[in-house]
Amino acid sequence: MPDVARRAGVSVSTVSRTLRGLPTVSPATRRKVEQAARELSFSISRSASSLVTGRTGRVAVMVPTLQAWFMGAMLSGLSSALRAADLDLMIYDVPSMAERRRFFERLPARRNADALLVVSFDLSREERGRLDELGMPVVFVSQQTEGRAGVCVDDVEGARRGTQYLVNLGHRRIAFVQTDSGKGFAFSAQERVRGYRKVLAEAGIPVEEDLVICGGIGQRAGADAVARLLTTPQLPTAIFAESDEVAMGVLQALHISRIAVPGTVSVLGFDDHELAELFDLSTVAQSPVEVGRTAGELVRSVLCEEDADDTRQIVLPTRLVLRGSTAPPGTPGDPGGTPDADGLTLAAPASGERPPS
Amino acid sequence: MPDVARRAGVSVSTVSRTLRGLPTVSPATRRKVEQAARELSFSISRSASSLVTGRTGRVAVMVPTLQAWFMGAMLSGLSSALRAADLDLMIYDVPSMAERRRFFERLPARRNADALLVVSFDLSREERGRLDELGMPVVFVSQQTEGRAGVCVDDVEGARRGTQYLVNLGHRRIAFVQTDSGKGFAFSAQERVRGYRKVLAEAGIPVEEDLVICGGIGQRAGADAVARLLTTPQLPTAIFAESDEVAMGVLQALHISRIAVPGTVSVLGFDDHELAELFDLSTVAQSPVEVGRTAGELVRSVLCEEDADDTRQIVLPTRLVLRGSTAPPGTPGDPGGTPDADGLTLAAPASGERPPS
DNA sequence: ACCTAGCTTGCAAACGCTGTCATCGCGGCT
DNA sequence: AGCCGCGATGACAGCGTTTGCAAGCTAGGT
Repeated sequence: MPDVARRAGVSVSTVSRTLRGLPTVSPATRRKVEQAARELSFSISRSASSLVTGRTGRVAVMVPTLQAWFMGAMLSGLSSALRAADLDLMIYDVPSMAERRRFFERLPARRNADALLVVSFDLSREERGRLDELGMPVVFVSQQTEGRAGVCVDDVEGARRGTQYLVNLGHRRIAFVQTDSGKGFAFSAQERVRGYRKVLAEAGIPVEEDLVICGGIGQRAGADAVARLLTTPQLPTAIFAESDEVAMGVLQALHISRIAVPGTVSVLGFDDHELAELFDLSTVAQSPVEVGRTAGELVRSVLCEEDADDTRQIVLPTRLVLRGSTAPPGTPGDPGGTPDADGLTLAAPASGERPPS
Repeated sequence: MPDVARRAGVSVSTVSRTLRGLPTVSPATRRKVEQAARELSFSISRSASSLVTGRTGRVAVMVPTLQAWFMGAMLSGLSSALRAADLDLMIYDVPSMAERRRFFERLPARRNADALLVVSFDLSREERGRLDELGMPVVFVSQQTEGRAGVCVDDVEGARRGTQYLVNLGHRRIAFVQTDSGKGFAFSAQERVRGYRKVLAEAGIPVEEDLVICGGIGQRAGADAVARLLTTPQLPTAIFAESDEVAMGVLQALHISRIAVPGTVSVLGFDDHELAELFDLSTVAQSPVEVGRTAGELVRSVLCEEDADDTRQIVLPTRLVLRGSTAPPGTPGDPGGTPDADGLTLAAPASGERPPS
């Protein structure tokens, strides 16, 4: 910065003011400084400025994994919102319990970011306590926490609608398949079962616990669940999978056993994964990109607007996407006219359906 | 830090030394300081220390998208390697050309990270020049650049082996399907066509340019390509897709037209996407997690070992994964015994096949 | 001609840490 | 006893910014 000042023939203060866009710089000076900065391709040291301002210009996000469709899309939306606010994005990937302990013990984000986003963790009381001691704004994503700022999808309502849809189609024996996400992760799965149970209760359908299946991860959970269902006296007429990934596993397993979808069993997913269309899978759609974008904007408002409400909870809606994997129970053959009862009818893509990213 | 010093009854220098684990601190003092730090739950300001040491403890990575299977897995491996080296990860998502210009103009990573990883960009001469001016180590991922440190997968060799495999099965008319990744992205696609062309040349098979198809993005590219192929006088007997995602689009389109896979057309993918197994798709496997991990270690060595070779190029191998979507041309029905010729036979998952993450 | 207000600019003191140098005490050597 | 060396500690000068304060300049009013 002294170099730029020398080259522009002004003081460092003026350079600083110019570069930060303060209004107290004359147009002529501004031009000189900007040109000098460009010629030296100067870029400011955030370390130095944060030392004095106390703000780092960085936002940290803690995620349980990076290898998931949801995370990629969410981070994409988040990064775009943060970029607009001129904030950098730092990622703390905390894939295991050991890493997690380490994270909460050392709190590495402590003075290295202006805010922390916590995504899809089901935190213990102690962990939440540590975050409070952190002394920086924390925003929760994909998990609702009383009185804390957060953004999430309305999982309960989504699961409700999905279940209600199946009930309205005439289904009475509806299985719900969850992944065994393990201790402390994927909070939203629990919300989704809740929505499922609510609708059944309202409709006066007793919840058969044999039909609420939990186990395995990803597609495997779906396949395993079908295996389990096939060992019970009576197959359900519909399977609601916690996520599209699980639903794909379900479809795969049903296909292997030559069980017609939706002829014998309807399958409903949750997410609207980019491949759901390929599987012609009906699903409850959410938009993780939107979740990320919203979280980014919430962070910005918490950081920049002093009067911001630090405990705002934003709940994003879901919408039901109807495809070919669901039908009233006992529907024979394929309503579409193609004699394909193997549950993997692949429809031509309906264009223009994706949310803008 | 002065607070800690006061509480421990020592000077700030001693606190600094203790906290950095320097050996010139007596055990007694060390204990006192550590306890004081714990009681105040003190954590050091990297801004301040980087200001004097010149090192930020951060690595920046520039990616063209976050919504891709490859990126998620690569970043996962990268973050794990960086965590081991006690380096933080910063992400610059540069999804559009406008963002890209902005990135190269401002070089925001400039003094805010110790090194920059550039992933899957096909840079212009000017852009490369800007990176040189950057004055920090740059490591290229998924793109080979003469004389620059980099990690990538052996795309040419992978495509070679894949093509050779198809040739060895007896195929002579082999289509290659690429995505229209646009200017400046996804360098590896070009390498893959190169491998394909090489093998055909060596085998004395003339490359029919009608069979090298480029257009669309993701699965769409695959679907569009099939549509195009179906309008030519003679269908190829095999389709080699640039990526599994494209291959899934290909499978979908073939399925719609009721063209048997591998009966009429064999389909080979590239990547070993987590869903490839579900589609029973033969594919040339790469391990993006490994790519990321290796890149992370390369960065660490460049940063920490003074004698490190800054221009090391690491090329990771691929391996062919055989599943049910490929067979010799004209293979009737389904060799597995199930009368399923629709190209979407879903095999039971072969367990224990994934590379460790 | 003088005063004042308002706009620009420069000076210098932080910010929290690291690293160099000096200091101190202590044991072993001559 | 005196000297040397070494391990442990403290004092202090930066590192590159921001920011409050003071100073300079210009223009407009009296």
